Amino acid sequence: MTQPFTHRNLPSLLLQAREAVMTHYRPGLRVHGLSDPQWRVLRVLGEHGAVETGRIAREAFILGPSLTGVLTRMERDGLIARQRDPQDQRSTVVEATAKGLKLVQRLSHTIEAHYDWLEKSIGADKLAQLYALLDDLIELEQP
Amino acid sequence: MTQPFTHRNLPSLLLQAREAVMTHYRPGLRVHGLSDPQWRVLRVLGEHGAVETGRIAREAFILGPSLTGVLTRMERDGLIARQRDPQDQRSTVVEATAKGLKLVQRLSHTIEAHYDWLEKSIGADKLAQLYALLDDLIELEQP
DNA sequence: AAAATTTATTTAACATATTAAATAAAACCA
DNA sequence: TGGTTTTATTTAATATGTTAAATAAATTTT
Repeated sequence: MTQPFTHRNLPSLLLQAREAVMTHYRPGLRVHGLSDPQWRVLRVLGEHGAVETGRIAREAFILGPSLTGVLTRMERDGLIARQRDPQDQRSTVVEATAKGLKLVQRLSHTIEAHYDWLEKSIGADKLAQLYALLDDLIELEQP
Repeated sequence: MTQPFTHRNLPSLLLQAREAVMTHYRPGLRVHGLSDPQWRVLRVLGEHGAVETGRIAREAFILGPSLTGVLTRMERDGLIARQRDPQDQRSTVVEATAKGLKLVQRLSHTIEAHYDWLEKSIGADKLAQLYALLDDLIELEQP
């Protein structure tokens, strides 16, 4: 068997493309001791303030069991604080600490600058095109 | 801080798009007890025959230390065989077993069918466009 | 209201990812 | 040739991903 596949490998292409993008701003995260998922969590908290873990999981694309550990380490590192929701004792509400918020703000600038660079590199038109195509892919009905 | 980010979240979009695609053929892998990285390894072996682990790592996008465990489990499950390269005792050569090869062949058909479905869903033109844009992104000079 | 069901999160067990350090064989070199 | 450097892979330590099962609080049902 020499060439059993006739198409491009789309999942691998998406993986590589993501790595190419992350390669640019991952060092910025690491300087502050942040992992990828930790940054996604902080980003959600920066956008919405206090958020239940369920919503964090959805918006940061982290599964519940994985999120448990991520939040534990972020709490250990003083980036977030957790407390039970008094209205619904099942749910845990997470909030960024002052230290966490400061990090989001600082990194936001870095990331915005990264997008400016990206737009200049491949062109704003192509980037918009790419967004649209990715949206199409994401919207595919999942049978 | 309410909306510190003015752009779409490209890494997340790429992650979601990949998940959307994988959602369709991941069940096909799981039926045969294969994980994502195990499938990527088998795919490489299906394309090239006997391959050194270094090349597998590059082509399957798996880091060395991670690959060690993946191969150990695949060997345990009778999908591959490993042996030292007589020419260069540092290097390990991996080959799919008969069982592994049979799996690649069967799954190849499934995957090809998946691409047919994908082309019909979002259109061959859009898919080609997407490939081109992803290639652009991947080719970005990494400073 | 008590029992059954649903919802939110965590625990457990295993697989993979990541970085640094270790190991060992091959290539280089003074 | 003997010592140094490079190359290929593995080990170690920690973090994250994944699926199933457990826990516990809220909701629904009878």
